[in-house]
Amino acid sequence: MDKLGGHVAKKKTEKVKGLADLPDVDGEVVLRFAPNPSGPLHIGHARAAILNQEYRKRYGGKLILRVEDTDPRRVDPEAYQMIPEDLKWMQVEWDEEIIQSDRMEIYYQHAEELIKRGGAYMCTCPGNVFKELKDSSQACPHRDASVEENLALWHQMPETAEGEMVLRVKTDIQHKNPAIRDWVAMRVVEDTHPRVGSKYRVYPMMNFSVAVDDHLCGVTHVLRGKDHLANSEKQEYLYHHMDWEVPQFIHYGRLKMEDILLSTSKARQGIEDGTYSGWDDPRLGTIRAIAKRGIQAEAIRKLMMEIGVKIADSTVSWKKIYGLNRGFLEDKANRYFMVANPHVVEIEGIPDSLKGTVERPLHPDHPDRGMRQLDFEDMIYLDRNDIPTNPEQVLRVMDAVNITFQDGEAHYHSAGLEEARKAKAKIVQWVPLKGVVVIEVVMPDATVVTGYAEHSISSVKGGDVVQLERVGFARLDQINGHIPRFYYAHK
RNA sequence: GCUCCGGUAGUGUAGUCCGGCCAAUCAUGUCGGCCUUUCGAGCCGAUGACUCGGGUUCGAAUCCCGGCCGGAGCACCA
Repeated sequence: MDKLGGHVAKKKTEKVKGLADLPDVDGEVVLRFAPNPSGPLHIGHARAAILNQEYRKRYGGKLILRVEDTDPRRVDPEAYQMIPEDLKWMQVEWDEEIIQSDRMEIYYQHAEELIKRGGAYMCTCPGNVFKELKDSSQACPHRDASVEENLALWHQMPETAEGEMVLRVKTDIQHKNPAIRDWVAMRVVEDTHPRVGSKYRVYPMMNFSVAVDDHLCGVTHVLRGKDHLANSEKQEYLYHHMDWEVPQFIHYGRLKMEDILLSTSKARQGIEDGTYSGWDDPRLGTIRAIAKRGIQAEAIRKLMMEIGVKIADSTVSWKKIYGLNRGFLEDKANRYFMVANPHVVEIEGIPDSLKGTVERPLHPDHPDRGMRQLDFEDMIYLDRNDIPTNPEQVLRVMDAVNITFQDGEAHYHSAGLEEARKAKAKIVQWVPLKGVVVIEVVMPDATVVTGYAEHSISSVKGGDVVQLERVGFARLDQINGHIPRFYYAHK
């Protein structure tokens, strides 16, 4: 320890390296991840989900998964399954799960309580009329209605048509930000809800249900995007009306991804019109698309930890993700030979002693994983792009022989690695004719490359990521008939 | 237009609250070298930033004012 002692430098607040601490932690923290079930999760959701879980891990407490389906028009019934699947892939665990459409009675009770407290009023102004009043800081005539009048209208509301009346939370009609003034808490939606059918007509607005649930669930810290900045402020009025303690709101900036589609609605449209093959099309930014491409959950987690929670926007590049991912894949992925542009080559003059079985390790750093065998004979497949045009240029066929090309004819040059080194030979992978396996590799732009791979690639299991030597990392997705289909990750 | 917020190397971050230890951290990218029977990994090195202008101060990335640039919100969506 510090033998010199006496060094009592006054330190600023001790900081943990990496993710910043949560403000005002008093014992256990309660967090929630609250997606709208309009589709599967995408990389933007990953940030909220992972950060919430990391904080839960750091402080103890719990993480609640809350499905926010209070707009019947924005619910994709399949999302109720897709969301948990995506979370599981990310290794995000939650302690409780609630679905807002199960809690309609709770929202009704609190709405009524809010009316009784004089914190909200029933408003029958047409939307545009109210907007005009609001924009000029004028209260609408309904704002001063008595609790009894409001209650009467509230009870009548379920029988009214969409748009006839709403419940508004009183904020400050003079608030300098017009967006904050007297926001809507409840409205009528006539559409059938994919989950609860036509049982209800009156639905809470997000700001209302979120605040009620956050309070009821004892949420202490709310992590949300900065697009919710005004919503946080709106919700604070509700907390005050109800005499509830306001949780800590933490806002993070926008996450931009280079050349990838993050919008769920645009992705859905593209799927419907056939532009994309599905939610896991490699061009999409969904979790399932990323997973399919062999990006590891750990890489996404590390990325989100690095980005953290600051409110400034950040741009994530694929290079960044690939760099992180390579770190996890390097150790995991076994090596195989594949040529993308197969070209049969007959090598003249190979001494018989050099023909036969060639062995290469499945992983150069893990000899314990065993060896793959390749039959080396006169004829092999090389990638067309590797074949030199210059007759002086020596090519080393990995772990086999050195060759040269003259007028498209391959000739034996020498055997050893030393000669190859001396000749500054390019060392390339190859595939034996015997037992060749045709594979498909789906590229990030969704184009499909058909290539030939060595026969031992057929022992790779679905879901495993391999490294196609000199080509890059790829994940075996499934075996389509007899053709294994891989998804290319990156170099 | 109105309201609010932000701006540290190519990118992502630390530092900003509580000014000096910051000629500014780490990662990734890029470039170069070594090594390696992969264009992967590893090792070594290089590169490169406090948005601008004023002010306060002995001293400013850090505090104040203004400009510029960027973003979010302005719904009976979440």
